[in-house]
Amino acid sequence: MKHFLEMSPMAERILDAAQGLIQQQGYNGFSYDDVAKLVGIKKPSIHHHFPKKEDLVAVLVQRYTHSFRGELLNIEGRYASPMDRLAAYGAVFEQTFNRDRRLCVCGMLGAESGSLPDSAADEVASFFKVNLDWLTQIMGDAQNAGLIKKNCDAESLAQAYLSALEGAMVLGRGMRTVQGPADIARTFLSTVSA
Amino acid sequence: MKHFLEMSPMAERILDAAQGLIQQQGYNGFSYDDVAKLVGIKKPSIHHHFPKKEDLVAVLVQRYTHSFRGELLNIEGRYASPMDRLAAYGAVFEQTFNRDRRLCVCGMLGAESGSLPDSAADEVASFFKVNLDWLTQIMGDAQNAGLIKKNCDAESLAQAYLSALEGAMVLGRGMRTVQGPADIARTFLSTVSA
DNA sequence: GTCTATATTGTGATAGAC
DNA sequence: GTCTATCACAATATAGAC
Repeated sequence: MKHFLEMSPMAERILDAAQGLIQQQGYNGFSYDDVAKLVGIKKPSIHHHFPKKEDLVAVLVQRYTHSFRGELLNIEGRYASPMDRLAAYGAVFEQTFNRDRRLCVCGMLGAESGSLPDSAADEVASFFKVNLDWLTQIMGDAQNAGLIKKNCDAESLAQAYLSALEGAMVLGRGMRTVQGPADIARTFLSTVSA
Repeated sequence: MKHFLEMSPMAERILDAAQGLIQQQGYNGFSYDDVAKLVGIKKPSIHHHFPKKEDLVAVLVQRYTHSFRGELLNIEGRYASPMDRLAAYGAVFEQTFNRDRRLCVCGMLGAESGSLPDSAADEVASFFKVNLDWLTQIMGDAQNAGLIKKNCDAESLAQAYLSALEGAMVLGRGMRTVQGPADIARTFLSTVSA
């Protein structure tokens, strides 16, 4: 299977379209024909770039995780304080949600995990691990700096924060309100603050 | 459309089967044939009880919300302390998740909201409202009793808690770990405690 | 790389016999 | 209430021409 770093412009456009569809409808809720219509080519042309739907989604999640890693680096470069970093992390989710109330790709696919090809499910698991590792690190930094209470370990706080952000998007969609992850991030961070 | 309180035993069995499928695969991930195989009758017989998939899901979510209301009453009857009630609420999610790592019906359908018939989406929104109203009430009680910090309003805390629980199930499925909402509930409640 | 055409299977849904 | 038979359509996927 091709790597997402050596991909043609058309393959990129296909992934862009498919990603939007997954964020709105889920893995079982979009078809190759939907993608084809969005990018303006015919269905079999999609198969030329990604022979099977399984391939498409696996690469898509790889790319998504990679771009998230970029965001994490970005946050580290822009903010020094652990609390600012945690707030900026929540803002990434808010930004995604504000774009037509899109879900996190892996929030959607994680929920659908039971009807996902293994290759895709593996990539989703990897996404969560990357994010939890990073959050655990920052939560630990915040605790060592005396910014966050120490009555819970950093790993538990990381899981609770990520869970709250993913869940906030689900609630926001399910209730059809404009409210998104930003408020939940604020609430969470203010409750854990020392 | 029929009400879920006046339903035949077979209709109940169909809903039971469909609910399990939704919790594992989502709305777009199960078919009338899947349900038929589970309950041991043929596909058209399902249509006899629920003419359209839209009907089935709307009734299913109504029944789910109703049963959740029962749980809330149960918790109120069993526990007097707001903190105990909040912990018991988290335990309901843990119980669901421990059964084959099933998702909350409305967590799954909320995520899939974009490809849901209106009738179903309305019921999902109603589920979240019922739960948030109740949680807001209990959070307020806890604050008034001095058990929870007052630096966030009760409504925000309710949203954060429910988001964290729904998200915990998504993470648990996506990462293929046994870990579920119980730990997240514990972490959350200990961070908001006064 | 893209297309037309097609194979194959699955899906929601209906008609009508028992 | 349940069944067989069937419809119309959509899905993933492939073959082969241009």
